[in-house]
Amino acid sequence: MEQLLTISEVADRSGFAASALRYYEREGLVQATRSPGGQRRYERHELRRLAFIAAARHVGLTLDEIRDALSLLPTGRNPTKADWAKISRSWRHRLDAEIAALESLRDGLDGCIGCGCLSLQRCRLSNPRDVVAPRGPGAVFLPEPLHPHPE
Amino acid sequence: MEQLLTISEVADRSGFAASALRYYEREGLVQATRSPGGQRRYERHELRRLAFIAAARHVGLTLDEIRDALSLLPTGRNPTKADWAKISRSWRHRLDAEIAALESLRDGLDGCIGCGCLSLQRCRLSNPRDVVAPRGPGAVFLPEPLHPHPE
DNA sequence: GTACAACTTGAAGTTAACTTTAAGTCAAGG
DNA sequence: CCTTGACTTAAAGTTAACTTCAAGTTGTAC
Repeated sequence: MEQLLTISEVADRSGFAASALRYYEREGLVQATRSPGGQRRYERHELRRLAFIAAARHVGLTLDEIRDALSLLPTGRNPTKADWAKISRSWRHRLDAEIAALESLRDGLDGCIGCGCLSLQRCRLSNPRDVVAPRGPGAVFLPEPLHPHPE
Repeated sequence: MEQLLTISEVADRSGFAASALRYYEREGLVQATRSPGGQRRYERHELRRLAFIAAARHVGLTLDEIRDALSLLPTGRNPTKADWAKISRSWRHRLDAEIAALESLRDGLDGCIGCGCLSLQRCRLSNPRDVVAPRGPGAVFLPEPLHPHPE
């Protein structure tokens, strides 16, 4: 019993605008079959995909990153727990780093920044994982930012 | 003894491109005095401001938010520990929420998403702080996203 | 069978946060 | 003084992630 959803039903349930759903389809993040007249019809499991996209977008991951992650899921059959776990492994590192950076910023607001060390090289905030060491004076920042941050 | 820095010195030490520094000045995030010939000269404390901007940008805060936060600092005199603490109070809430969301996403990748509950309303990931309750079926997302996420 | 909302497409518009370009001006060494 | 690299501005270009628009088509309720 495959109950198909229209684009406005999916929009309501996922929280995304219909225009965003069409965009995501063009970008290959979600799929939809078509009615005889050519209108989009979504299978229910696309809602889970969209909830995942929303959560990932919310924390700042780009659509490119999300598409890459979703490509680890099987096409055709319904994703299993093991399939989602693959995505977990592919992101855990970055999420851990991002959480550490946020905690540093939060705690730094009471400590590190207050103490004035922000301009120093060894500060936890500007160099939270002691990855970058010898690069001249001044603040040195996180390698591989999770958020796009061109410089 | 006020040692003033040129734009390329500040660029090297802060990690920002010179074009970004000029942009930040137009946007009112940093200030610079001028040489007799009209070139920018930065005071050293601008480096701390820039380190703060970099850390905040890295975790996804917008320049508008950062400018608002920096406006809590005094103009003219050097910011004290108490001044930075004001910024801490203004952001703590959002940073806590963001950290919670990231942890939910990270942990959800091993648990919540794997179990398939992502499409359910009461899921921690789609509703991490039980703030939004009665809004129809389907996934409901975080109020006031930290990252810009138009919908 | 006829309204009318919901849907379709392609193309153009939007916003943030910069970067690039063009055409010139400043600063410092020799 | 002259050269050369660093600097200036204003304006236009860039990218991601969408939204809006225009013009037409579909689905359904009466």
